[in-house]
Amino acid sequence: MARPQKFTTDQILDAALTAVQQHGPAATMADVARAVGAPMGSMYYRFPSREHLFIALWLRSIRHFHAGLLEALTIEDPRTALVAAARHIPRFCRAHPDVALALTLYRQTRLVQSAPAELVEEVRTINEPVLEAMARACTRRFGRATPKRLDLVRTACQASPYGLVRPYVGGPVPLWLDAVVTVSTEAILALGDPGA
Amino acid sequence: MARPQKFTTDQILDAALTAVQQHGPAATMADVARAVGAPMGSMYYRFPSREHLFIALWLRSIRHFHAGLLEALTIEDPRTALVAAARHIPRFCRAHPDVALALTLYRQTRLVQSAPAELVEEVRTINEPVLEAMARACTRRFGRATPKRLDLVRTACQASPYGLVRPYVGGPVPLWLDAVVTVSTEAILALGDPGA
DNA sequence: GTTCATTTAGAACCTCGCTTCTAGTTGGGA
DNA sequence: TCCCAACTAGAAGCGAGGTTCTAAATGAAC
Repeated sequence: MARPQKFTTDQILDAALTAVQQHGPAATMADVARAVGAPMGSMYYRFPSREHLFIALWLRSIRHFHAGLLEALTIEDPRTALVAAARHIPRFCRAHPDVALALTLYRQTRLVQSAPAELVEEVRTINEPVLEAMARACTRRFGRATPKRLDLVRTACQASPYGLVRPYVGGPVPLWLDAVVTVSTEAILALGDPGA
Repeated sequence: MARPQKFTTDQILDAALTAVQQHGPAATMADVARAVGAPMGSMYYRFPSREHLFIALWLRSIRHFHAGLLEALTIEDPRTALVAAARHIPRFCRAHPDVALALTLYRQTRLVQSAPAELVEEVRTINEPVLEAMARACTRRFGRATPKRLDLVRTACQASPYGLVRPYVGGPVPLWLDAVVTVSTEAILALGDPGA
């Protein structure tokens, strides 16, 4: 009945990725339209505003990024799992520099307050699968997941590795960084051991 | 001969700091003018453009931040010095959350390419004192400062600690983070030891 | 007291980019 | 073949914010 769409939503988001790579976080709707080869107005049939489009890109990038993180956390041995999760971060940024750059478009804490109403819920809960998987690994590793230990695990496996690759995000991520991430994560996790 | 200025340049930059705290990196010239209590036009007698003003704020914030870093690096014992430099980062962010937030306004690598001509030189060389101090500490610690080891020292004493506090920048920085920074920095530095 | 460069002061202007509007196109169903 | 909803297409509108303009005020030097 309806005319088929010339561009899929994913194609538009891919174009947004390109636009961000070329023009940084200030990429315009016109940049996205040019990258996908469609006119400005067409964008607004899929996304009610620029903000919707770029938040959608951010959410898709987060989910892409989380996939490997969640897979690493399914590893049985909790030490191996947590270090694998940490190492996934530089590897992902190396393999998908454009997606990694899109991750820096927003920060969840700010976005929860400023996002359009219909996206707030998704923004608010985007991290939950990973947090739950980390909590499970934390329990297996330390016997019990106190709030303090959970903070430590998140710091060891997310904040630290991400902080280490951040200077390189968007460009080539050196290989020696993986060893740095590993020893840092292990050292931080050791702080949670009962005897520490 | 001339009428004395009602607002010092530092007062304007302080106001810009406030504006960034309140409105984020998209703070406008009007926000700054309101914060200092001056009209829009007056801003342009000190700074030829918005970009000049905000880059000046960034540069001043970096220098403020570097002061403590350089002081830590004067410590004789290189191990102590490097860890002290690392620990300075969360402490600074805790003591000066607004300045820390201003540090996130730009990244040097991008800025070197996009800054107005008359600021490029200062942007390009802003890190040199710290880099030199780190190179000296690196030499004292490892006997010789190979490029690889220098990268490692920068990663251990800058990238890692900064990455660890980044999620908290702008708000309260938890005290337990200092211990995390310490063990992470020590673990990364250990990778540079001859036997490692 | 007069002079005058400098700064304040705020309104006007102008550019840029998001958004909306109107027209034209497409292609499946009746 | 005709219809019509969904989409493409690009131009026009509109607002926000950076920048500029003009006038007035200030206070040190003479």
